[in-house]
Amino acid sequence: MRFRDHFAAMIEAGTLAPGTRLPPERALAEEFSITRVTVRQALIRMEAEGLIFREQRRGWFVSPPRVHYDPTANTSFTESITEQGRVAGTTVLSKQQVAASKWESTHLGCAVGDPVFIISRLRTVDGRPVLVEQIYVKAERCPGLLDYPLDQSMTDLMASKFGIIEHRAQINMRPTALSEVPAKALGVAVGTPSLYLSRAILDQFDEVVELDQEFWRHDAIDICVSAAGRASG
Amino acid sequence: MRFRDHFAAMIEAGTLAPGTRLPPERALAEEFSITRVTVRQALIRMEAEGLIFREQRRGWFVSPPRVHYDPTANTSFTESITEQGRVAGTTVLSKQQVAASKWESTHLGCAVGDPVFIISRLRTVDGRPVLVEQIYVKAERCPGLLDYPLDQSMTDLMASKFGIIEHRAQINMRPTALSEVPAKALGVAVGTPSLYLSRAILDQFDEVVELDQEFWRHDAIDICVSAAGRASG
DNA sequence: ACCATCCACTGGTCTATACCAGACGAAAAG
DNA sequence: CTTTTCGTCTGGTATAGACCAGTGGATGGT
Repeated sequence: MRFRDHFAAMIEAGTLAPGTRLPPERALAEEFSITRVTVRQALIRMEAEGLIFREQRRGWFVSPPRVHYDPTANTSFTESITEQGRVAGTTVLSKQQVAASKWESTHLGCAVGDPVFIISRLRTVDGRPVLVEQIYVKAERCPGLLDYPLDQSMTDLMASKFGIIEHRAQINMRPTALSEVPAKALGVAVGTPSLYLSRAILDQFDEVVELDQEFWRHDAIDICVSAAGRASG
Repeated sequence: MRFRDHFAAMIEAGTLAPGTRLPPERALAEEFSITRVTVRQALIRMEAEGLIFREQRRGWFVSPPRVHYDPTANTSFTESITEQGRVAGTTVLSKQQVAASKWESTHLGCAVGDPVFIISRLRTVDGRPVLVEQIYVKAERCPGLLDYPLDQSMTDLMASKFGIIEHRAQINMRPTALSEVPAKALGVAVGTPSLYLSRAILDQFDEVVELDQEFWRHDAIDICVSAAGRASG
């Protein structure tokens, strides 16, 4: 598809600056003498490649550079983004107390029905939403947690107010596609590719003290982790 | 889209076993009284979600479970897959010596034009290709490397034959889409979502001794890493 | 000056159809 | 029995058009 190649070349060559808005699909179709369906296939492919992104019914834009993120590091999201010369933002979408379902009880290591806090937050970089996260903690361990300011580092809060210190974390990641709820929060189309990242934080007794689920825009993240020596590979 | 929901429910409920072939797109279109274009959108969406996958012009199939993979761990690909009760396979696609380009020289820490070995391998799980990898090493450090059997653990080989021991690794990951070459090797359509994983292996002098680039099927992998305690998050 | 309303424009979904290209199996040739 | 040929079935790409549903700016009322 020459259309895709044309645009991909322009973007990679830096002719089009990040954030630039592309012409409407109908205009592109006419300009290149192809169907809108075809334009769409090409755009979606470039989206999958991370070159461009869309905002719901607003248009297509050239993607900004990915942010580096080390899920194993000792820096918070905000710190990490700031170090990269960009502006981080956090919004609390919801906070609630629920009775643990089967899923929550097994992942948090508590009984079904136990009180659990669920905090949902949206995080932005340079004003653009890049991930939604859902934080699960056992309510008993953090009384009154929801009354503290929740748009800051959860780990700092847990440590200073409840004496909960992270000892180890088990991190899982996999590419997936966004379902309705996180898609709406990120302001993208349902089914958009994304990266699912979960982090189970354990204390020194190997008890789960916090469970994070993060849904990242697939084009926003570049995960960097450092590993100590291996014996074989 | 009720079509997508119908199938997604069937697959998640386990009604359709992994590896099961779906009816042809045309048959599905007729059965659900929708267009083939629409069927295709739904199928591609389910593919993005990791529920199903396709083989070039052969049909659509229900995805097998993801394999767990720890890029920071002390186990090789084969060991790790075997532990999960599945069968790993490795095929050498190509091996060659080239003069380092700009890209290779900067990533390997050598001069442009220096001799570099490039080994390309395909790795399978239960017979299904899950990743293609490209291994770059400085030729001077591993004389005759290409004459050794290359379908086994590279790190073992490097250690036993050339005394090269991994001290640290820098790993990067990001979701992307497959370009023509790796797509062909994996037997999937160009533009299919994938996970790009690169691993720079450093020795005790922080010199790069090996550079791996892995292109994973996005629906085949579940990355698991373990992190030692953090101070904030 | 502010706010509510409206409407044009955007992408999102869908119908209907056509032809191309590779995979694969059956039939024909050696 | 093996090899080659060939046709059928698969997905892959494309055209042409229609309507729906939020966004956001212009418009007009207060």
